[in-house]
Amino acid sequence: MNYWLVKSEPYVYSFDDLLREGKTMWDGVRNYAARNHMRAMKVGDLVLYYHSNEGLEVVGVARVVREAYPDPTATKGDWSAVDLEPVIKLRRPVSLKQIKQTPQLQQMHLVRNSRLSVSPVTEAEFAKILKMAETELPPR
DNA sequence: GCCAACGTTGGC
DNA sequence: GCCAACGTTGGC
Repeated sequence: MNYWLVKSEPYVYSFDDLLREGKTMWDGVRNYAARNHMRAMKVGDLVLYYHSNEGLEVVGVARVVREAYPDPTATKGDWSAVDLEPVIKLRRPVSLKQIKQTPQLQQMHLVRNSRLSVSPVTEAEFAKILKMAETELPPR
């Protein structure tokens, strides 16, 4: 099982939108590094959902329900999409500020100023963020 | 293949 | 609104 983080601008597609719809196609990624991370996702992998531009916080956890397939929104180029469904909304969202103040999270792409929209997260980082969010994963 | 110019992302 | 970081483009 692997862990990831995806960024979304909440006014474009928020975690609440995902909760409302129950499932979404994660498409439109046009960055090779991010695409390659998406291609490494497996069904069941857990994904931290981060609101960029506004909010600037991790707000929820999602799960990969369909592995990489050709992005139907790509008119040219070799791009991929995955499907995600919501797992749980964090009881206390974890802000970028908090993350930056947490020694164990300094290695995250988010902190290291990468603008990657899809990035890997370690199990320890994932667990730490859930703990900071005072949130436990629901039993499957 | 190098690298300057340009565009985009995203925090501040 | 600014601008740093990063990716892409295109001339050479």
